[in-house]
Amino acid sequence: MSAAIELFDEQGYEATTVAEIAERAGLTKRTFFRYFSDKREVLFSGSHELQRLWLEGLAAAPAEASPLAIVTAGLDPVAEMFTERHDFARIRAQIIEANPELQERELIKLQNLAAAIKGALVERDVSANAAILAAHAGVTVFHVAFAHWVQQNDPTAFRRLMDESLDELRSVTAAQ
Amino acid sequence: MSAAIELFDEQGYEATTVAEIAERAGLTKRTFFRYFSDKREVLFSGSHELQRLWLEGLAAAPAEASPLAIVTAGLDPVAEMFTERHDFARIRAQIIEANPELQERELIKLQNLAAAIKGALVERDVSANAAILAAHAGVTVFHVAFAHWVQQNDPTAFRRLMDESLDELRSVTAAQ
DNA sequence: ACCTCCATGGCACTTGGTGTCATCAACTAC
DNA sequence: GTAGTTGATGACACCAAGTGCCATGGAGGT
Repeated sequence: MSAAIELFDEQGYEATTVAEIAERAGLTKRTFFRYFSDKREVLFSGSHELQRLWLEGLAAAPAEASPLAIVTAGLDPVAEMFTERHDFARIRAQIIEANPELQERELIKLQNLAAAIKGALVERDVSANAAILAAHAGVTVFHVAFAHWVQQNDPTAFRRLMDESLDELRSVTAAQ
Repeated sequence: MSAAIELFDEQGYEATTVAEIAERAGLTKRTFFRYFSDKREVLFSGSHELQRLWLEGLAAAPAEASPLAIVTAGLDPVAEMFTERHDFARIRAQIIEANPELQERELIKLQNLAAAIKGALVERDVSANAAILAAHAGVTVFHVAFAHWVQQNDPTAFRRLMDESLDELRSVTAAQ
């Protein structure tokens, strides 16, 4: 994974072959594909951790919280984790921004995250429809805030940016 | 495109090679790639039309409408178009549902759609943040309703399903 | 000293995707 | 009507991602 990010940063994602990544890591291409199901996946091994943290935070929400409040309870541990990895996140975000196929992978990871959150809500007896929409709303808030966060210099701003996104979403969806 | 959908339906997406598609269409593989940038794209040529319709409906929204009302004004022409293509949409949805790489492509098309809607909102002097969130909310509502619509038998239900999603989103994001 | 397991290497193979050149038909100009 | 131009297609070689299969060798257990 380090070898891959170095090479992507040095010479671009497309211009880097899996054989090169494997060579820098002291392995063969065949072994690379035993650890990562494809070339894109090497940038997304952290998504499992993101999901774990979010679900953990979500589980700590009080029983009587609203669906969206349950979802956003996951944002605290997530913000904490990312705050320590601002530099890494920036480099990674730059690589992804330059490559549509990586953006596709990122989007499906967020979709999977939303699906997992939906599942957790349904477990807590939220209706399926409300669960899907609350989960998507939460993930969108995260995604939008994340995009802002990697474009500016304050690593600690993530939590605040998420709250701002959430407020904005609330005001946007408020019925007239 | 017809050749591709036939083959995907008959034997699955992965099991179908581009050479086979081209052969059934009476062309060569090289020519296929002159019309479609990759194998996935053959299922997404309609996304341009979707975006065009949505932006058209959006442009017809009254000047004083709220950001989300502007966005959802695009849903009318979209619902109309899809209502006439329920059978096609079902087959296509089945193929996509069975293949993660097609789901990725679908998600990025929706992301592009959201970006275009955001652009149209910004043109109408909506703030960038509100525009992004309203656009994503609208696209999520569409996506959720679409998934329900292809799973049931009433082609005319699409507009109603979108309204239901929108109401659900409103109630979910309403502050406590 | 032997056995078993498991990670890795090696290698051939398929397929998606691209660069490049040849061909051929439609159309234009004179 | 002949020559030139343009644009779509075919043909072909090539690269890189990804997979199946078997060989090998080291770690650990008996």
